[in-house]
Amino acid sequence: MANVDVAVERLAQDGYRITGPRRAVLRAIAALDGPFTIEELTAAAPGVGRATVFRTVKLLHESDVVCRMVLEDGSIRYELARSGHHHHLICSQCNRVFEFSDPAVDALIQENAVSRGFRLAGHSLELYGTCAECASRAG
Amino acid sequence: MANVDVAVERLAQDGYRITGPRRAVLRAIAALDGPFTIEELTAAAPGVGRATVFRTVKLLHESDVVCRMVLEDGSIRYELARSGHHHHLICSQCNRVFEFSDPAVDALIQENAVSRGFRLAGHSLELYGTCAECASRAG
DNA sequence: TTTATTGCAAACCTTTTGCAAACCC
DNA sequence: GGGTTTGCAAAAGGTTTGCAATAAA
Repeated sequence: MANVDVAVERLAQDGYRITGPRRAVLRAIAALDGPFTIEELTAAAPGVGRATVFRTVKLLHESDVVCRMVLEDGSIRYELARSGHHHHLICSQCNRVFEFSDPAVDALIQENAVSRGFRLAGHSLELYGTCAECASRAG
Repeated sequence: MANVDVAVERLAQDGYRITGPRRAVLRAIAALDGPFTIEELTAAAPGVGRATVFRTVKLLHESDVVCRMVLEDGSIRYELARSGHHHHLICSQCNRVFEFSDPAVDALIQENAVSRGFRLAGHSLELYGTCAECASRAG
């Protein structure tokens, strides 16, 4: 998986060692192919200790290899940050997460921050609702 | 505090009983006058058991009396939902939270959802950065 | 070789739950 | 009076940490 290689390279550049467990976690993330919990990731990376999964995900998050999202119920999920900055559409029915990005939204956000003298470092935007598929199925 | 009365009324309308501990929690929230953690709220409502504070805040959240926000480090804070729907500017330096609302942002968000066949139920937008005061002080 | 990393288990912290007593309506 | 709510203490999650052994550079 190209994603894995890119991530490995980024870690190496940040001065981290490329270890077996870290490779395994990255491969598991790529294989999961979507948002995951630590729980799921641990299950998908057999042989890697739970603590190491936590440590690796924290490290990947700090290196911007994965991003974190908060679901409506407050639970945390992570996801491979494949497409740079983006936002999430989270379906409350099927729990799938769709990404989107919109420069116009980002610009407006920036504008709001600046007009209040706020120096913006980042932002998170999560939309909750029902995806097209679930909406058509459930009414 | 008028806010307390409004909240009491909302709870009563939802069929909940207005008890001493619930009043005490609401008074504490009003007194804190800003975002708070469960920890802080428990300290501000002496005599009320921790479990009751948790239960009351959950209930207030479901009744839209308080709203929840997630800080950049993943920690949770609550806040009296005084001004209807709004977003947050969270200062990473002093941890203060500023509210703002912008119909243009909301409209764009709605548009993004609709154009993807998504039925929007809600959204959360948090901006992280440095507030004007901290920026001028720290450079 | 040297230092970072791992795994395990224990510690931690936050939140939830069971249940008898207390309380509101 | 009768169903809710409370407080306590215990349990349950989820995450972090100490440390000796291991592996990367």
